[in-house]
Amino acid sequence: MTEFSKLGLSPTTLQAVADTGYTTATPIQEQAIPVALAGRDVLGIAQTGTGKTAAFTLPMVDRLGSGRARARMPRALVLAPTRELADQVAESFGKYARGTKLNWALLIGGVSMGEQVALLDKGVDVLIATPGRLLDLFERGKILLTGVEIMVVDEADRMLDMGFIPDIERIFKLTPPRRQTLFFSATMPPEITRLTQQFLKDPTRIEASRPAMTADTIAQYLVRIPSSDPKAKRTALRALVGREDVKNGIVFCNRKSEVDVVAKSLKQHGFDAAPIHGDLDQSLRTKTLASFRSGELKLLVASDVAARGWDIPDVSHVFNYDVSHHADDYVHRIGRTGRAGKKGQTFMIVTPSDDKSLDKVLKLIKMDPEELTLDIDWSGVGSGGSARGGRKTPERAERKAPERTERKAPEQTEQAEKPQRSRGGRRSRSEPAVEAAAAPVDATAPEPVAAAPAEQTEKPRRTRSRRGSNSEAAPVAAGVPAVSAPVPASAAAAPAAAVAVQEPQLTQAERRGGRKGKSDDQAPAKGSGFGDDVPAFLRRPVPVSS
DNA sequence: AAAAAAC
Repeated sequence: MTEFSKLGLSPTTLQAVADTGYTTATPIQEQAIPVALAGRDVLGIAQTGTGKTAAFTLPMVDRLGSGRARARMPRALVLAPTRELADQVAESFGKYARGTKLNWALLIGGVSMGEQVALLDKGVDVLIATPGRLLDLFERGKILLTGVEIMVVDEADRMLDMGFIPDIERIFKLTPPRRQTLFFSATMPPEITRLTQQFLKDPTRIEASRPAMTADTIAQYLVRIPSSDPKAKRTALRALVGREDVKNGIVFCNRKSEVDVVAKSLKQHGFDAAPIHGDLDQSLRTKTLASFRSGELKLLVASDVAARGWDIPDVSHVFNYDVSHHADDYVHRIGRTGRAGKKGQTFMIVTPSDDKSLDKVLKLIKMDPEELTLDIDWSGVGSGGSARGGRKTPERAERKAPERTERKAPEQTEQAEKPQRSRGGRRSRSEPAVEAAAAPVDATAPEPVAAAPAEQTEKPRRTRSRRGSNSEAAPVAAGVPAVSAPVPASAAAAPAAAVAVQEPQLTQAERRGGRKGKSDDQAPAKGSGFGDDVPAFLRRPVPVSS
């Protein structure tokens, strides 16, 4: 346990840390901050939840000191793979740069360029960006990167997955070679190693496993259903969500189209749910995420845009509507819960056609999640290979609730179906699964769910042919800490406490009001070109350097 | 099998 005060940070920065209420540094902060303060390069092998963001933000704030950026000449650059992650870094930066004259800008796609350009013209010390928008602005002559003193690459392996490596390489080459580089990746596939060898100078390598990924904090359950029919899956999902005492949960789907359909279906059945994925308008994405974070929205139905990195400290449930095709995505998905010392429940709906993906997941997590049985009458549903699923786990067959033979009239079932409350009490592994919902759910009933996309604004798909393939992604087992993987001694010593230090949370009012310290939802929206839909992070006032 | 990221 190391206090922040022992890491060499300046009094101003320490005060900002103290204001967030935290005193103890996480293992990665403890190791990275002194190295970064000394001006040396850092190669951090770490995931979200380890305190990574503060590990690079604090020394960056400290080293940049007071702001003196010239127009279009940023002094520091932070690159993140998704817009929400970039926004999260910006929030963190806003907290820690409090009390300095540093200013910053968030450069992401999906929002108007005008305000970003105006900020750049005034002179910005720190750019926090997604690669696409940054290069776009660069090509328009709005940014010069020759003054960059510190460059941060966050979630590099995810950038690889997303085909950003050529962009990252290009950005590296646009910055001066004497810059300091802080580079973070959860895994180290060969392509990432090559990149670090090319662009980092004698880096100090720091590793920190995900501290909270243990069976103690994340309970995993598996629900087998006999059909792969989407209607049957939605029925199972509703029964599952209904039986749990869900404070707030994320429902993961593999496809964006499925996200829309599932969200709409849940809404129609009385659940408080909203979709989020990359084809939705950015202002809606921002609004939806903010409302989920604040606790207004209960169920977030998401693509894997939400699987990694987002720091939502208090997610009680994760539902995998689809089994991830890539096992490491599963680990990231369930990692959205069980954070900051809280407990999380995770469920995975498995159909007969998911065998292959499930095998990969089970192999990676090195455990057998307990199987739950939903009280659903599947008779009349196409078997879809149920026999295969049954044969696979014969010893569990007797735990299934007896099949109901009586069937309700379809319309009656649909009307009557409402979210069921949990009966409380977690089953132990040795106990048979209890009957789930009070009322049986008829899987064969027609469902009033239109297959049409939800009413949200859909953006046309972008096509980017110049992107590389994903084929070079790391083998899943390479560096992704499995749930059961041993945790280094330093992390194991204080798992929950260490996590809590990471990225202290702003209250909703603070987030909205930024440094003004009070809510100003309406005021700054005027004349911004966003109507009333100004994303929260655009409302945050940017401190102007003297 | 997908998702994500610029106009």
